[in-house]
Amino acid sequence: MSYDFKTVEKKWQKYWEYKKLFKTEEKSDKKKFYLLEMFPYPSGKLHMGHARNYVIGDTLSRFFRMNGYNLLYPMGYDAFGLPAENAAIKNKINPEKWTDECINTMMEQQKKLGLSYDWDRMVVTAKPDYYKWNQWIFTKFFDKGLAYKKKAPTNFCPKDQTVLANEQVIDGKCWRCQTTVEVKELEQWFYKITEYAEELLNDIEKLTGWPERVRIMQRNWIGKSEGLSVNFPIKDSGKKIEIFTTRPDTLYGVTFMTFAAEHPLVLELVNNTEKEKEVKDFINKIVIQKRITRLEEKEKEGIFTGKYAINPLTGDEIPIYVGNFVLMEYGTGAIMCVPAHDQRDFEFAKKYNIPIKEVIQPQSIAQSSTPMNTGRDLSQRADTPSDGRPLSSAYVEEGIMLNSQQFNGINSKEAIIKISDYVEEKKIGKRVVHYKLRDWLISRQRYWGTPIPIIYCEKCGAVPVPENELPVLLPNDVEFTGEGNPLSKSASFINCKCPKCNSESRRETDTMDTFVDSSWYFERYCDPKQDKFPFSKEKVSYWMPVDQYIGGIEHAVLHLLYSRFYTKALRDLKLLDYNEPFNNLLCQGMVVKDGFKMSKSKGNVVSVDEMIDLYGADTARLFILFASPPERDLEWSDEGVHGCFRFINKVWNMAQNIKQCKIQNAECKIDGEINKDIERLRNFTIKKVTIDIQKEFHFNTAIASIMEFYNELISKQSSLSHESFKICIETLVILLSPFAPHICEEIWQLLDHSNSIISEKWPTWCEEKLKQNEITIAVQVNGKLRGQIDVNIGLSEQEIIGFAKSNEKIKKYILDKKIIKTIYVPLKILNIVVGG
RNA sequence: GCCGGGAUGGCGGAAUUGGUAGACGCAAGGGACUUAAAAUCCCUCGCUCUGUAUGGAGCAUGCCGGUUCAAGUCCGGCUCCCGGCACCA
Repeated sequence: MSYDFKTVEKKWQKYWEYKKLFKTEEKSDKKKFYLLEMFPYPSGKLHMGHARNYVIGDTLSRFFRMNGYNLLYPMGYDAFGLPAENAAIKNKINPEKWTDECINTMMEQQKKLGLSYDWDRMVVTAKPDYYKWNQWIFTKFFDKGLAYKKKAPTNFCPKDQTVLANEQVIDGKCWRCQTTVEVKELEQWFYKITEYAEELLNDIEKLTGWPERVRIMQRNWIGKSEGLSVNFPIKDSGKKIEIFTTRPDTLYGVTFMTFAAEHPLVLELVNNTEKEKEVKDFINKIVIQKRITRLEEKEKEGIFTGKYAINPLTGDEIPIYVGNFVLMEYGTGAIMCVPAHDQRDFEFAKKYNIPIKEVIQPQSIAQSSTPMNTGRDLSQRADTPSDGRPLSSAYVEEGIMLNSQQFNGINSKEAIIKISDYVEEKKIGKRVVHYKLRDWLISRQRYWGTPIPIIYCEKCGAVPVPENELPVLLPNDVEFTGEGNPLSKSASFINCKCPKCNSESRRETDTMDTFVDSSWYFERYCDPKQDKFPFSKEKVSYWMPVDQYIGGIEHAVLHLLYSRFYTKALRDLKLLDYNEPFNNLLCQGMVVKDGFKMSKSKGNVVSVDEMIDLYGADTARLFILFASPPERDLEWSDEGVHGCFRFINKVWNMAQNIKQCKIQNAECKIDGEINKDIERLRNFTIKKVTIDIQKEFHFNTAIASIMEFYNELISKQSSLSHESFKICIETLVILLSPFAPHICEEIWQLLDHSNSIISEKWPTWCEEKLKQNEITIAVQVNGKLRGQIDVNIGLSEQEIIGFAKSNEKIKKYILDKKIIKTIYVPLKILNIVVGG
């Protein structure tokens, strides 16, 4: 009789749900464990990437449950977002209805996979009982100055018709639709994530349970650099230019300055000069160029403004340029240029024939050369170095200072400190820190998101909606035409009264970035029905931080950084009292087929539904976990799935044998040698599976060892006592149950157990039983494997060596040779080194 | 360019602190059962040479070198692939 997975899987899914076996216990003496998977956007179709994520999580959840943890394992939906709105435009369906339908089909698919969530805690971010708290938190942030509005150049996606946060621009393109973004000057809402830049950076240290690459990515994204801000006076003008440098040791080597094209001072400088037109044309050219060729490496280009600045340390006059390689967004938008010690400046100087002044020499050259050459000044040209050394590139390493007045002769590293001190002392600049991290732009000009709870009043300005008026609900009198934000055309939504002065006012029509929704959903799971606060402090204090978070690497900066920021900001609002949301993070690899990520356009998509239909959830789960370790990419193979299907069926058939075995093997003794061997293997398998799951989540090797156990069991079947056989099958089924829960429940029942296997305790192993009397030792001669000997573990080293030497296979290699030495690694290997 | 990660049979992947390379699975080949197919079961399976006493010898973990009795694992130098960042002053 073959295994009817369809009936069995449905049966147990119903049973689990009916018995509420996955319900979270609120009060428990057990140790808590919060296991979380990144919740999905409800697109309506579960793809293999989702399935992999959840199967990894679910297997862990079942493992931890059986190991006696009080588990929180929830699921929800990141339900706001563009696809729903686009569907509304296309199919003339309400986005909410569309989303709800998608959630239902997705949930059904998840249930079919046998995932053991506590569905009572489901969080749907698009529901007013959730987004109300988004708004509530926004107003708290607003009160604290963490939410603010400003006019700024934004990343605008022309296809999605909305702005994007910096983190959502990947390679100059929209993260969602891959359209090249444009720069648009707009007044928008921001969250002040930069206020937490330093803490976000420092606390990365503490995230020891995170993959190193994610920590590095976050560190780079925050991009801290410490340096010096210096004011350079402009010649014949009362003005000064502020620049930022991380290399104060090169201050004496400055031979020109360069402004970003967008720098406001540039136009002021050239106004009413003969350079005006030339410079303006240049600026226009590169502003356009910048937008088009954002990614390609451009040749350095610039133009002289006709103006000079004064190096405040040397008094030297230095020309001011406008250049295409200076960023307005970073530092001050103007830089001092030291061609001798910066490769970009070097290239620029060579191109425009600007002097190169060397102020740092490599240690080796500084030592060998005769008394310090101080003649390298503005008259020196790049291609005519004073001491004959060819200058083919900038020297950016540390070295010995020269041409730097009182700092000559010291190490440049030391000079950084001394010159910084000197600059501060002279009050021409000060030490500063810059970050690459920008504030988080949360405004979106779309309908299907959390309305930003702000009212604009002529008299009172931007006023937050008071708590008792929250939530600001999304209106229904809207049309989805695809043009502009529907909210801005909804009269019922826009028109309102000022909460302060009650005069006719206008409501903010921007909605929030959906990453706001996902920045605290994991806290809501701890207290999903709470209606006084986003969540109670008591409950989050019990469950948070998340003990194990599982998700894709694509959120390494986006979601994971925002969530960290939120946690810190909510902590400062006294809503919670921990610093980091996720203790351990597992980033699973992609699911690929024929070498590519599964996608519709590649036509290599394998449907989850179809897999379950064809082979059942247990087989699908087993394959997903068996094919590769979780952090690596998973190469989909239909044949591989079939192999797992075979294994499931083999286990099923073996379990059917149990009754027959009782009659057949009546005379087999439980303490016979074979039973002892199998008992040793049983213990070994428990140990292997337990450690593999727990330590590195290496499900693939855990499953392999279960298969080995099966193979041995089936081959010894006829000589095992009924008791041994039964104990072994029970162990095997328990060990297999986190991976393939349905069939294991069914077999468990078949073995006359009345409880669910879920409530069964995870087995333990006995070290004593792992010991063997006899062991195989590999024997090498001069490091080459020449034979194997079976020895009693009680033998001494000398006895083993003697035994090896008398072995027929070994003999011929050591015959007539002088034994130089022997190396014996206890119970493993013996190496006999011979000479001659 | 910089920063990560990786490279092991035909394939996915295993290999404690350096200690029998290739576990487990897939594919392939051979056989059994069957009218046949599917399913199932049994055997073989890194490469080369040698050979039939069903054994033997050599070579093998991207490449080149080193350390060691012993290297997939450690050290030095490369090559290629994947990911992230990218004029960040």
